[in-house]
Amino acid sequence: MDEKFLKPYDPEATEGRLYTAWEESGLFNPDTCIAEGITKPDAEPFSIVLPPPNVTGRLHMGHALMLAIEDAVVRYQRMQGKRTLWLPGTDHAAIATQSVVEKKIKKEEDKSRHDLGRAELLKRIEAYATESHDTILKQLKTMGASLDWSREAFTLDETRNRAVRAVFKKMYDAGLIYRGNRIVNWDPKGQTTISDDEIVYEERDATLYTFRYSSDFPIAVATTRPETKVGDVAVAVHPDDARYTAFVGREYDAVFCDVPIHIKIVADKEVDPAFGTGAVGLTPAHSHIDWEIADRHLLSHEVIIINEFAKMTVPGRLSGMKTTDARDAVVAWLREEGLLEKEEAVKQNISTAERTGGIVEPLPKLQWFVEVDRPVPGRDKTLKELLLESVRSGAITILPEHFEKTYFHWIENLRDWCISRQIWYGHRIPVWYRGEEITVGEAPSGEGWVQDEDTLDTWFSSGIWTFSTLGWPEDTKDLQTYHPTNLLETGYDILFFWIARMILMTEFTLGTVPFKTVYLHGLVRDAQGRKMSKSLGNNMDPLDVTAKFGADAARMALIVGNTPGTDMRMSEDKIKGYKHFANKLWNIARFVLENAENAGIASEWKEENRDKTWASAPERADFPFSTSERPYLDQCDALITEVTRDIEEYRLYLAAEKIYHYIWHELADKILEESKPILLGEDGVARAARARLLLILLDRSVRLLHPFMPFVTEEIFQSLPTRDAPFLMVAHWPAILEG
RNA sequence: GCAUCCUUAGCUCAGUUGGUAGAGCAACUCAUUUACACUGAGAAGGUCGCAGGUUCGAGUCCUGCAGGAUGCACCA
Repeated sequence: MDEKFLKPYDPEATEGRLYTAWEESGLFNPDTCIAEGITKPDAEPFSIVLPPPNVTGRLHMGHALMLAIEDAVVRYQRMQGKRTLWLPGTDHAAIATQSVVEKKIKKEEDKSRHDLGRAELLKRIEAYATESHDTILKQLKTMGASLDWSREAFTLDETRNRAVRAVFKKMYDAGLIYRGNRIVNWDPKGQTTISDDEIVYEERDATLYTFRYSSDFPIAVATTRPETKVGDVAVAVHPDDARYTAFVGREYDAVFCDVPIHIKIVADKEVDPAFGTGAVGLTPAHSHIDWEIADRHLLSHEVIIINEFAKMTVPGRLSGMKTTDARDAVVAWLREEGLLEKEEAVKQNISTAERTGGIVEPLPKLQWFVEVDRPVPGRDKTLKELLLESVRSGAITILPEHFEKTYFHWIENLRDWCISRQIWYGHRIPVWYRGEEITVGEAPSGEGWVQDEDTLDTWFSSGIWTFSTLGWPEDTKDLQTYHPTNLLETGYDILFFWIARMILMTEFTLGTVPFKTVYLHGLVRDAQGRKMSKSLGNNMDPLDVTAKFGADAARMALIVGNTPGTDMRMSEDKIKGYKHFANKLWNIARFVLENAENAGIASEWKEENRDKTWASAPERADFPFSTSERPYLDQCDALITEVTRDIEEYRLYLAAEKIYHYIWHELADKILEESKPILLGEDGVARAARARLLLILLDRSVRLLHPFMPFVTEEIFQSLPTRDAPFLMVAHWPAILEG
């Protein structure tokens, strides 16, 4: 028996060494598996593309959970003999990365991006991204992720750049990308547009002011933003509101706080007669809903009164004021004029930008959009309909299932997607202008062309991730083999950001779904159920955890009892329990191997297996068992059947728990204990038979457990006489054996 | 406002199609040169949020209510 079993299992001394051995074998790459005769060339493919971590820092426990789940599935499928590809990569995460680096520069050098200039800022961001990328890779490897590094991708590398330009052109040519002057969410702090999904609502106290535009104006209106009223062009009332029907269609002029305004009374069913006075002052340029109502009544969008810096652009006393100051000034003026009729305290949800915390100002801007309600050429359906259909038809299954409802609900509220951003880090919009001329896709030759200054929303490149990583727009062998991917596994918090957009982009570009199954995991919370965050100081660093307890223990703790879509609580105690489990298994191996040697079984088995290949596992019929041993084999068979089905149906939390329970409380507590008298007995035949049984049960146990605890199982497998492959990682999954 | 989820042992959570309530942790009793103290054996602990309904039978299906969480929208 190997001397290593005489000491307790030491993950720290084992895990790094094994990962290097796996990596050097090249067997993370399915092509190598085929070349070495481990996988059949025509085996069924199985693929997962890693959700690319942002190069904004380091991985957290949520990433560790993602890796634990994906690696378990990938290792299982690989052991099933499939051509298994798990493709790694990282995400440039445009706005997130740029704002991290900008903050850093501001803090350390007190400089803004404009002080540095576009080229210098990009250089700084790239340096930061590289450093962050290296840290992330180290973390991925520490967790034991069996990723094929030969195919590593980055959302902003040359291959992905080309794919982004090609998709943009294809969508533009299809008439689904347009440039338009539309009201967008403008973040004055970050100086960029943001998408609807990047808005975070915060509840604040506000005052609802009721007033008239002038003393002879017939209707009072209510607002929490009096400063915007200098931009009003109309007052809308409900068509059935008897108080106001007489005024509908009339127009009035007034001078409001030094600004001349022209107001038309319109009737629109969107207006809630019960709110405020039942009459809404419409400010089309600075409110989404007003813009839409104005559209219906052919009112002007042109009255712009707030600029990109959230300052007033009107003449008179408000000129140049910040909106917040202007609010006070308008209220003061209303009081002076005796126009203010009522003030009441209300709770208000205010829109803030997720990244900068800036208060979002709706502004009309010339931006690029993806249109979701226009039929896709050749498909006879809109992007929105394709989004619904791909899930409704069952082509994509979302786990847990109830998230499908959430998904549908989101799509029903989906508006055109603003894809241009006024930041510098990211994919520059592939559009060139020369006077009235425009070129889309690739840079044109000739003088005088100027490229669009803006960059694309980072989710535009993330949306094509499943196929850009496989070499599209080239029709590569990888693309043919591994797309659509089998599984997309990620946190439920990016269902809309990412998953929906991948479906949209893939349906448009390839006319297929990007993946067949979506597995959504929950948040990893601390032991008290709080979110992990820097400010609370309750973050767990996966590197610290693995250093202390081993990656196997961390992975197992993340998987057992953690159902998809549900948040989980994590604590060091939980992880410690699975470190103990690794040691338990280690000692089972020690006991079994010791007795196999004593009974003279080990060498006999090695003889038997010398010429075995991947495809021929040790079979029950090969070895003599007494009838008293059959029930143990049947019990193990039942476990294999259940665990296999659980993994196939993505019930990893059950599979892992069942294996754990079997190994500790059946194999160790019962079977080993019951075997002691036989192994110490006089009957040599019985002793040998029992030693063989234990060896088979151990062999099967490490195979079953390998997807969840890859290191300790591999380390034991390397010392097993039943070893029939260079690594457990590429050994066969235990099958139910006849006989 | 619209939608979704949750409520099961002291704690954290399972419970796949309806068929005698489960695990881990904690706590309790006992054992102790044992493959393993990173241990073993044992016992204890639950009107499955509340009220109805369907059924031979409901933790599971339906309706209502209460409490908690989340997402989306709106906030003129």
